[in-house]
Amino acid sequence: MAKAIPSRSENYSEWYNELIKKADLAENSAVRGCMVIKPYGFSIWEKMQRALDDMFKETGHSNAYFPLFIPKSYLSKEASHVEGFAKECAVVTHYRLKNAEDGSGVVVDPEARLEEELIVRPTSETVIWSTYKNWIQSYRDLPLLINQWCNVVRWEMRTRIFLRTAEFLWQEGHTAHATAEEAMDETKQMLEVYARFAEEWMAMPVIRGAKTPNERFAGADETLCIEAMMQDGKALQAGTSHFLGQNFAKAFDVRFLTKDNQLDYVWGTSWGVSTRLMGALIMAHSDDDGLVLPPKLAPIQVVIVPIFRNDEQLAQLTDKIKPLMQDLRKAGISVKYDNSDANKPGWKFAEYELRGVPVRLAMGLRDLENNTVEIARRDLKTKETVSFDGLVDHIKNLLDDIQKSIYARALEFRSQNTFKVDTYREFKEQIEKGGFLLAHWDGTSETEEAIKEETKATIRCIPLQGEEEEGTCIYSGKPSKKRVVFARAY
RNA sequence: CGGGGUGUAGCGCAGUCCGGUUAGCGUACCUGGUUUGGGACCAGGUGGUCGCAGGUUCGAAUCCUGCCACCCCGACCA
Repeated sequence: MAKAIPSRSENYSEWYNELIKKADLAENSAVRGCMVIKPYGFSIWEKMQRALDDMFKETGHSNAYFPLFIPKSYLSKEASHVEGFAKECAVVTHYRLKNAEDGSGVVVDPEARLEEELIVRPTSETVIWSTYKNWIQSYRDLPLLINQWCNVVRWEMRTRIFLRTAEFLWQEGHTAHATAEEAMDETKQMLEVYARFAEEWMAMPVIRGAKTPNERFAGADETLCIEAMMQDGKALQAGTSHFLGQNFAKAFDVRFLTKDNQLDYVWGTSWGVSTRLMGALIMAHSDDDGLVLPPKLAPIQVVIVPIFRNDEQLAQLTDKIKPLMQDLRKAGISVKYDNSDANKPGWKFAEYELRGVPVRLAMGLRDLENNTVEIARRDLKTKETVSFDGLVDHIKNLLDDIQKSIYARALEFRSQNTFKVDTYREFKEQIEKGGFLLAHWDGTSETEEAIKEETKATIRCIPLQGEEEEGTCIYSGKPSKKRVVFARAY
């Protein structure tokens, strides 16, 4: 069999890039750092959107839309926020083109300079809070629970398709609350939504944690995150939820009257996940034969490949398969029947494996005689011949099993690659091999920076569920009460 | 933004050092036939501004200059 993509062990990043191309997920565009998401890739993103959006609605949020352009002056209102984003903002300076005098094409019309330059949103806190100022007067207007699905632009130096692109798609939730406690509860609640989505839909185990001040979102008092481990042992931040305190309320003067008629600033949160999740999904499960998708997010859950010699045989098979397809669809299973004669069965098998279709049925005349079908699962690459009767239930169970099984496999991989280390020497040795290192840290930025400088590992998070444990910092020897998660990260 | 590499048909590549007929191979695609339970075979055919823009030359994929894109490694970041 011809090898479609490089293996993970040969060259992990090339494997990742080739997989994305060959599985028809996305491609690079004419603009540096921007990607074209192809129909197959986009339909996975749509499934993610649907699941997340339902969860946002269940927790009381509504969708809205805020503009792409932000007046430059807005960005300078919250000091640490500007500092965090200033270096990666795209700026609109003109609003008109004209034909070049020498006929060489169009040029920017120098006459058409904008009074105030516009920033292409890197995130929408500033426009949204300037709007919330008008929406919020009293405690009766709170909580305000809004989400938007949109694109944002961050002018990154070095891009990688899905993981870090100059333009990406995401959702950003922005909420306002009467009390700090309520805002903090919201921050935690949305982190839990993300964690549940990652585990139940993406079949990707995550660590829930808090960021250190160094790694925190610019403008937040606290950033919570979910961190996942990729198959090369590197960490990937898959979602963040921020407690904004009153920072943006103060910057944009968003105040409300309390029940006892006092004027107070509101408390804010923001939270987001992006098309980066596509990268996470790919790197969490896929193998050297291509994509491996969890059934819950697979655009096609079952593909049926007929094996035939002529039109008459195909017609016979189709007669048998059509009712099966109807039954599968009735059971809520998405199914594709590939009856084209452009390619041989073997070609189709390889192609659907590349695209990560969880279950494949193959059916030929032999099966027709025996009332059987060959059923293959993508994750384990095993196949068996089963009876045609009761097939829908069998497939239903199989899909559930695949969903659970790839989660279990990812969890197993993570525990195999998570290590408690107690000395800096051990730390430096282990970090070269990848994985998560659980180590004591003295809580200072200096230590964090020094370790990053020397080992390229960062503190991914301070785990929320981690148990208290007396120890000493691996770097400074100072006392510590809890282990934190170190790793090299995407 | 620094260091290295690559850009030639949809995809993967040879040719570039040392300039010279009509730019080649594999694959994909089209037509016909034989095939079809793990990426089929035979025959014929379509498809190229050789990344872009200048320059040198009788002549440029090949030499020179500038630019662009992508990949790998750094700095920065989700």
